[in-house]
Amino acid sequence: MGSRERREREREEVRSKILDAARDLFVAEGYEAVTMRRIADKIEYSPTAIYFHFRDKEALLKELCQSDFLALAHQFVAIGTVADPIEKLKATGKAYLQFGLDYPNHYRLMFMTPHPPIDPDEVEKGNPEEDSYAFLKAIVAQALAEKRFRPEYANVDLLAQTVWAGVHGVVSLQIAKCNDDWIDWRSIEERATVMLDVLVDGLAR
Amino acid sequence: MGSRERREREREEVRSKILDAARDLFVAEGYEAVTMRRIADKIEYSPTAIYFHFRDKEALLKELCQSDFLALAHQFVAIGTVADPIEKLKATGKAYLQFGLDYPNHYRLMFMTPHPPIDPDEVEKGNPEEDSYAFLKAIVAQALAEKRFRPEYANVDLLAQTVWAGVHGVVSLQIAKCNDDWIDWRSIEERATVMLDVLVDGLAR
DNA sequence: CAACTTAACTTAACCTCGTTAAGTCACGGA
DNA sequence: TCCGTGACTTAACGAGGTTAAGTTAAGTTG
Repeated sequence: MGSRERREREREEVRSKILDAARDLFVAEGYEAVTMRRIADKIEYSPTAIYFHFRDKEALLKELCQSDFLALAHQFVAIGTVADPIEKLKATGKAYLQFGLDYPNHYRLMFMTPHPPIDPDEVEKGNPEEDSYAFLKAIVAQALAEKRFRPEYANVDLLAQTVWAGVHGVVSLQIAKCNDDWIDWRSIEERATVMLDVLVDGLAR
Repeated sequence: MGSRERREREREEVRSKILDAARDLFVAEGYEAVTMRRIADKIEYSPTAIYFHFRDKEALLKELCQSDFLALAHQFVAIGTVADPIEKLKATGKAYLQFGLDYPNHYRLMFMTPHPPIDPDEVEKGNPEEDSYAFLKAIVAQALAEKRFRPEYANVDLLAQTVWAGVHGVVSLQIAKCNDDWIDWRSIEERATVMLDVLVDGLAR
């Protein structure tokens, strides 16, 4: 008589209400500035209700991060059409940059904040973060197969990590330091373009 | 008759005791994990005594950060002997990397954490952070003067910011993500070397 | 020298926050 | 009808940043 299913559906509904509220607040103000009480207020439940659905504040964060990694991977999918691996690498970098600029608070939690190491149990194949990294690696592998990189750079991980670090450097400095007035920042677009051009073309032959 | 000076000296002594204790704890455990009460315990004062010397916890942090920027600038001084600007740029990058690896908790606060914009009043010329950035810019300017860079990259700030972002990307990913087991990290030395080689040589003609 | 002021604290407390303990209450099944 | 369980709520704890209200010792003034 479907009542069990209805209960489950209702439970799931509250759960995603919590997630949505938390996401909104985290995005707007950052993890530390948001309190469980305000998340609860926003959905008109008591603070303790959240604990019925999530173990603690960090569990909320982790769940959001995971879907953010998925969102990032989705942004990458649109790039699938670019054939040339070098151009594809640059386009991926641009998409990554855009993601960081669109969701700086997410980005901070995903890539700029140390987290306790994850339980190996929870890390399964196909998990969102690895998907994004695997996406990057696939492009690099393709470029390697087509002998587009200089022969001294033949390691997929090394190449992927270098490109990643370069773009991440631009994005994360922007997020952390965009208010430092005494540095004459060039525009973020220019910085990103130069980084990608120099790095990718420098790796290529 | 010197009693005023003695008082001032004593005051300064307590002040730096607080700073030293805070530094030790911050370095060992990170800003958020350290409480005012534990800093106070360590120097055998009451927690409120700290507030007589610093406005709040963040003021402590800010003061420490400022002397850390100075420390970073000091690390750079040792590089002054390298004559070739391209090599000097790489050596500066290596020193920056080393600083980040030696003091990851400092590094996080200095370069990975957004801070409220600083009062223009407090920003005076010769301030430590600008010194480090100015150091970098001076090398870039020297290389530019010697026409060592490709003609399309002629802006000092842009070049400095690109090199900075590259090394920062390597350092900060290391600090934030070194526990992510599913990424097959290449060694930090290798990643840093490739980044600097590709970036600096790529910018050079 | 005695009264007063002030600098440098301390003790007690406030308030916010994450989290938990102990109900409460409606609903579905025996 | 009564029971039990799932989905909450209210109350409270304990930690942490910070503040209010003393306290005390040194220095200053009449």
